Amino acid sequence: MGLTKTEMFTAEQNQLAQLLKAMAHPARIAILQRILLSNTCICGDLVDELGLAQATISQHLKELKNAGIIQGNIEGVSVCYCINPETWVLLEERIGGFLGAYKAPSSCC
Amino acid sequence: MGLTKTEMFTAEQNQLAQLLKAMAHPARIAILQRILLSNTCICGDLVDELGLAQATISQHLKELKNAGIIQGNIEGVSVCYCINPETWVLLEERIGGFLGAYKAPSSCC
DNA sequence: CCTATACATCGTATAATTGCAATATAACAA
DNA sequence: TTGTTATATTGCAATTATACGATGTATAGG
Repeated sequence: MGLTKTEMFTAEQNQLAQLLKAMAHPARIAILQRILLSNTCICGDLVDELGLAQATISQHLKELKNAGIIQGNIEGVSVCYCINPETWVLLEERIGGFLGAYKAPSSCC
Repeated sequence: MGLTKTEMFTAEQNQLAQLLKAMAHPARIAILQRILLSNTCICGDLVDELGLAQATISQHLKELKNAGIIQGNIEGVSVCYCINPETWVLLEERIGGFLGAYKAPSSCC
């Protein structure tokens, strides 16, 4: 139905899925990498650097904002975006805990 | 259009996005956690443990398989699934490199 | 006030995702 | 062969995602 049954899963599972989904798009990864690269806020240049329409970029930025991964500050005419430190740390913890749970098994099928 | 313009991004960005998307669903996170928990292959029990229909579980398993995150081995009547070690390591490297690129800025907007 | 710039939002077309019932398949048992 | 068990696949309906043109909004400069 295109409708995820979130009520069957734990809050942690849903939250991790939501964070992963917010990043699970090459454009949004590119946006985040661009923000990470400048290590500070980045204003508007994104539209010029990625090959997508302005409306599309704005939409991706909105999704990253909704997920809490980035935050935007109005800077005169333009808007500056930067990483939300709290969410980023949470993300590292959750993903680290998830991926780190894997121990190479001694024997498997 | 519901069609991602993959040609505008690097192979790494597309690959990371694809891996993240494969995990970006609470049911698939639950499946992976269940596999990680037993630290070995897990046969069929998933349908009983998650509250989703058999067809739905099978579909999620297929997506995880397509992404290369898990692999399935036929074990008589049933099928055993386990983590694909190579992909898991790749995943840790890619996500680690991505998340680790963040340095808390001294000053931001 | 008028214009330009920088984004955001709306509307729309298209495509992908989610979930399940029904059905198919494959292996084993009797 | 017939039936049972365990998965996979198919087909469908509902929902969400992607992308963009068009339009709205807000700030700054004249």
